[in-house]
Amino acid sequence: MSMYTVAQQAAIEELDAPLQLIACAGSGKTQVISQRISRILGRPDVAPGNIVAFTFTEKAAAELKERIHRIVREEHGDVTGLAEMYIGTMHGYALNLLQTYVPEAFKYGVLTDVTQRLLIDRESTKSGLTTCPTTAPSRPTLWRYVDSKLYMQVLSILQEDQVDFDLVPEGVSDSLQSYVELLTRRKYFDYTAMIANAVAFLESDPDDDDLTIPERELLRHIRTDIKYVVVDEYQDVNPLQEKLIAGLVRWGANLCVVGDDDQTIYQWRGSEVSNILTFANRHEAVRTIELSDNFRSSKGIVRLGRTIAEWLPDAERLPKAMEYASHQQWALGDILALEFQDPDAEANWIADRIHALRGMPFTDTPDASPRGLSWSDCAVLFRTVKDAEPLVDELRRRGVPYIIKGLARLFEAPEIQALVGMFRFMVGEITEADLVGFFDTADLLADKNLLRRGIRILTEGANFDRGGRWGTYNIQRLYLDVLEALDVNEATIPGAPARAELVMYQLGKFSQAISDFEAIYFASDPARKYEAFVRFLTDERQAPSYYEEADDDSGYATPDAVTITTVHRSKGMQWPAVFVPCLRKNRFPMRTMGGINPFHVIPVEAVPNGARYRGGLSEETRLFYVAVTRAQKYLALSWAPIAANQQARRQSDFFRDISGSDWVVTADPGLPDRERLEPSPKSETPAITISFSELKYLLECPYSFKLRFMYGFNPPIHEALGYGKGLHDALAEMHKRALAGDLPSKAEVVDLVDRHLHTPYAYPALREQLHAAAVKALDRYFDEHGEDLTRTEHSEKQIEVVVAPGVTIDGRIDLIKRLETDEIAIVDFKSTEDAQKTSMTRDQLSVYALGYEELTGHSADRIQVLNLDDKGDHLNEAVSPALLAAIQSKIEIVASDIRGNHFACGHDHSRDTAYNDLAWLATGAPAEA
DNA sequence: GACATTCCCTTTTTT
DNA sequence: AGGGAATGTC
Repeated sequence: MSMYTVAQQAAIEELDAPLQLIACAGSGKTQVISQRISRILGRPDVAPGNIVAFTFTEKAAAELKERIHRIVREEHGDVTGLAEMYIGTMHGYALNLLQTYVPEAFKYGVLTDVTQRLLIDRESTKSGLTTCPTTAPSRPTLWRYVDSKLYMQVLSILQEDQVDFDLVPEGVSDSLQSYVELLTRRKYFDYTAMIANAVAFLESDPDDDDLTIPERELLRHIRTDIKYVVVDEYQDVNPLQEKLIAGLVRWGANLCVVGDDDQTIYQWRGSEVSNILTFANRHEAVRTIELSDNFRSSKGIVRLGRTIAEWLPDAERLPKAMEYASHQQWALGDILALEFQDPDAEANWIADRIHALRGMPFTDTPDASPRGLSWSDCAVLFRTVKDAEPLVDELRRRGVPYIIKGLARLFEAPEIQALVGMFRFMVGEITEADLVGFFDTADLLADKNLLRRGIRILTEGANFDRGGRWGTYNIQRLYLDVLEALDVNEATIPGAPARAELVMYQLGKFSQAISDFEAIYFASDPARKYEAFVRFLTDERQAPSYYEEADDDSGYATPDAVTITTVHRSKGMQWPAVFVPCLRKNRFPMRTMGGINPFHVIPVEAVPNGARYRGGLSEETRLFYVAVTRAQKYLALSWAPIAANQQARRQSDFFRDISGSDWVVTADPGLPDRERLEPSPKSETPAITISFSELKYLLECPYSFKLRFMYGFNPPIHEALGYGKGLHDALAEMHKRALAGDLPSKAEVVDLVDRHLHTPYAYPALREQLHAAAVKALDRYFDEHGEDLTRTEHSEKQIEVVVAPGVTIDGRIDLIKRLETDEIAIVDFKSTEDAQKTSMTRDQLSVYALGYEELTGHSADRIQVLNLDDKGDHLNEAVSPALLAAIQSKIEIVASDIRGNHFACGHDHSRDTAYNDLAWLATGAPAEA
């Protein structure tokens, strides 16, 4: 059992007062939160469903979940029902809440950054973009394409901050209103809308007579079920998110917030430090506990970090003093502040140092034996990763493995340029000879003569007068057809297997870019659609600035490679050795930017503390604090002038100030001459969550899983998309109402379909046809199973199966009902008319059975697949221990294959063309080992 | 020292 | 692109 400090123990035991944990870097807060939650679970009358824990990223959620599982398993010996506890992002929670209590919410699609931007530009007037006035001299209103990113920022400030709308120009409010109307009309949630809608419900008055039944039900749920709320990274909460939290605890649920005001680095997207600074004033009888012991870093690092934090004005931070509590020894020469002649010399030294650190003995925990440091123990943190070029060149030259995070330069790759060239050729922007040239450079083809076949397809595709519905001018379809004609797949790509794999990532990401574009532009006039697509691909502000360089870091395993990333992305992580180069003036601290900004649209006075969005010295100081405190032992801060750049010739003030510290040395004494061990990377396996749809591919053909979820290939959009989902959502509402005692009747079928069926890509005739088919299917369901509605036990039941340490499977069971035979059946619906959803397999259903058992502690009796079509086949099987054991071991194998990046597939893909759009690509699967 | 001209341009999560 | 910083000019 691990030992806790007095402060940690106090935090773990404080379950009743509003609790504020000030957790400095490396203070073991995840462990403390997990332990505290385990303790809450041990209380009488507390069920897992009473607890809600928020993190900022899915990754952090997966880690927290894993930690809690481990502790609960150790302490209570049983994790039954843990899936009922919400651990995840606020966005996920809000969406869940809406989907559970507002039936129509199911049909809403979620816009990502890219698709939101595409929508705003495509509907540039209706989105309010080009009607939005500005005070910038250069623009009376915002411009299409040029300012859409800025407009997105404006929209999020208007909706997520405490804006005084009396001070906002009318034209701006009108723009916001048209945008919101556009989203509703097109049935989309953007990231703001999810939370804003949930907040609107949470803030409603329970005594309001106008509330609908679901709204009442939602408030009742919050009031009676939510008893403990935990918010991690509280310093990064923005005003709207703070409202969500307030809404959850308004009836007295216990609130625990955990954060470090010194690590507020996302204020430019709305994080409001005052949330944490004034927490104690805003809640009654707050208990504040400072977790100031740093278990991560050596004394030198801790002291240096503290010095940096103390540069901040007192008024901007909570008083605290980080103390070193680690077993990590500091030695003179561990922390360096070095100046170099030029960036190449700097890069060269970093590469040397990384080499020299290899095999250096290092002890991860007090009781562990030393191991030799390896590549993955080193990280290079940049203020902007665009500065990494000299280092990347150097590492590549030396053959040092590295992964870069945060560099959007996928479109610079010659392979991608060749793909972009195909579409530029189609719209007549380049000639056939140009295209041939691009393909020559890209080296994608095993047989260059095949390019002619590809060009023929492109030429035919570019005939936009060939008739047919607009939907048939499908970009994704064309792309996959061309790859097939060119005979491009993993088996045929020239070069070593590692190169083929990387190229597959690029081809997959391009497929993702097509999906993003086509999600918004599917039904546009073909000629204009292809032109808009080319603009999307070639405009530096659009696709080229969104898609990151392809790499093989899937998130399922940690490769033994040097990490190159931004300080922002390094938050929450640690490495034995950290490098922070490029400490130049104007770069770190970053100079504030000129040009048009959100405050040319929204008056600064209208936004409380609006200045934070623009950033300043304090923000940069906090960022520097984060960078330094990532290091466990070795830290090298450095800079070099760039002669050619006027503004990059001087050192950063940060560098100058740090150089004077007693813990720092300004000349490299070299590493101590100690005996090196065999380098052995820390085998840290990230916690992963596999969704149910992903699992299907893993079980059937691991290589198709890799194609879809790792490389990123997407099948073409089908015009009937949304049919299966609409049916499913209508059924979900029926069952939920049945559970609430509000039995739906057959007379409501048309109404149900009207409300749930959303087929955004269907042409009018198809839409009618799908509508009729849905009505027929529901009618049939009423005829055949209407009686069963009263025997509904659960609808849309969230399940979660931990199949191996750190591997969780997530899913929702359509229906759990009690049969006439009094058995419990797990039911999944199926419709053969549904273009997207392929049949639910027996294996998948067995996983549901596992999940049901983990959730309730009881075994289900049957698994059923219920076909909604008249001539459909059904599946109806008994659940046996043998069935469960079989699936359990099957999943364990699959999970270990993911970890080992082993996605082979033996079956013959050349035969499944008829239903698998990616069949051709799958024929390139490496053979089973 | 005061003013004019030239140079340069970020960070990113959320189903 | 507009504004801050560096450099140029008197």
